[in-house]
Amino acid sequence: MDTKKRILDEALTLFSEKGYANVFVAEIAERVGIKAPSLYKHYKNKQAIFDAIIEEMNRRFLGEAGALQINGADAAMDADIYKKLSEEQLITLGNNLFLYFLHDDYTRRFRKMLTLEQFHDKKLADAYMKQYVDDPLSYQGMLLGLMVSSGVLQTDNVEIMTLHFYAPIYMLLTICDRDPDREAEALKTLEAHIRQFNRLYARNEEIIQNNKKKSRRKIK
Amino acid sequence: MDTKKRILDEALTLFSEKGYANVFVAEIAERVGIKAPSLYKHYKNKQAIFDAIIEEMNRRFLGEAGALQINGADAAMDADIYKKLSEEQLITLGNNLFLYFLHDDYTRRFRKMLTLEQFHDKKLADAYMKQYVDDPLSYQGMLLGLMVSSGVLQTDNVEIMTLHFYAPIYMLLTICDRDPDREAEALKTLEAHIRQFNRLYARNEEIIQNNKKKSRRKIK
DNA sequence: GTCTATAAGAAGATAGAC
DNA sequence: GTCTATCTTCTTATAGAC
Repeated sequence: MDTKKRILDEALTLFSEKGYANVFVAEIAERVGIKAPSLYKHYKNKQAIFDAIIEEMNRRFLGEAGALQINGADAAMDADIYKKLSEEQLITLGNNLFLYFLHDDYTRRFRKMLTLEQFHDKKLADAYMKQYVDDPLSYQGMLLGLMVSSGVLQTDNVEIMTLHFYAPIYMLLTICDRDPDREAEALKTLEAHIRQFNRLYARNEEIIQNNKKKSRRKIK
Repeated sequence: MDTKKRILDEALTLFSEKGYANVFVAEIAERVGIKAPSLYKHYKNKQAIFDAIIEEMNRRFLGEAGALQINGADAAMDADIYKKLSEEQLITLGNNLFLYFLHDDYTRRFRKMLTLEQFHDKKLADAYMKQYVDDPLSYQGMLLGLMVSSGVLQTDNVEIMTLHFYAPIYMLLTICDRDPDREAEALKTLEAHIRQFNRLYARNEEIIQNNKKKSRRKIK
């Protein structure tokens, strides 16, 4: 990796751990293996490093087209999977989702940096919300909506159902960001959450049986 | 209010808005209406101000004996209320709870400060988690458990039920902390959430019907 | 306890050699 | 592009008068 990129990488790591104000230019330089003045040949100043990180984030996040996706890119495929999801599959997907968000190096460092810098700059707060609240809710809502249409789940308010699915995941994520030691506990909770979620929203047996008899009829 | 207390108050406000490192001693002093050097007659240094804030927090939080309480102090009374809660009452309580956390000046500033400084000091991350995750879950779990015992709600996993109740509230709180303009939207979502929560966990059809009838009477 | 003046030091940024 | 040396600015903190 070239120096310019390595600076961004090390800076992101440091910013996510200590916050912008607590990271010194000399510190970033040291990690890259150069002296502070050399760094100014690559970026105009400290703020420019931060701005470049944000710019890269916007590029990546746009590329990902909404976070918390199942397959990362192929929404149509996700939709097909979701339409006929068993409980075990739902759990597996929830797990992968959670673990991706938690462990993916880039995502994790970003989330932590945005958490620390969110009140400095409204744009960062907005980016955080889009990435970790609104986009996930919107995407997951679309997928869960499909499960409702196809009759796997039942509700008259998909939006709230999605909140019930995602809010616990979000909360577990913020727990593990603060204390990585609680990951095992969080994974157990996550599984129990999804099982219970599935039980609460699954169409009950009677209706499913009925539905089989009147198989032509589609219930919204 | 005496100068010593006013320093803490203004410092907390500034720390919660900009983070410790971005607040200058002169800034705190100015808000108090004195010059920076005078401030050192009250506190040894900047860190001592921060420490005093944390100390006060621990005192207050201990005094409150677990956050997200209904009446703030009287758990027994809360328990009695919960045992026979109608849907409308559950909503009112959820609202009060949410609004208290969001608007109480002290609580709000603390939460924001802890959010900004959490990775700076493990103790602060722990304080945040205790106050906004573990204590609320534990306290709400106790109360919802009573509702299960008394037959208002039904579940075989109170812990997850509590997560389903509280995680959306927590998420809405983090949304409004970042963007106060979304409060109205959050309140609507909160109500819909609690209604759906109640429907999902209410004991059975008969009780749901009963609750719906009671709901129409709009009991505060 | 508050002030003015100022010391002490940290951190960002530049100059200029190589 | 990287270095050493240095400048500049900002911020904490102290000294000492009132």
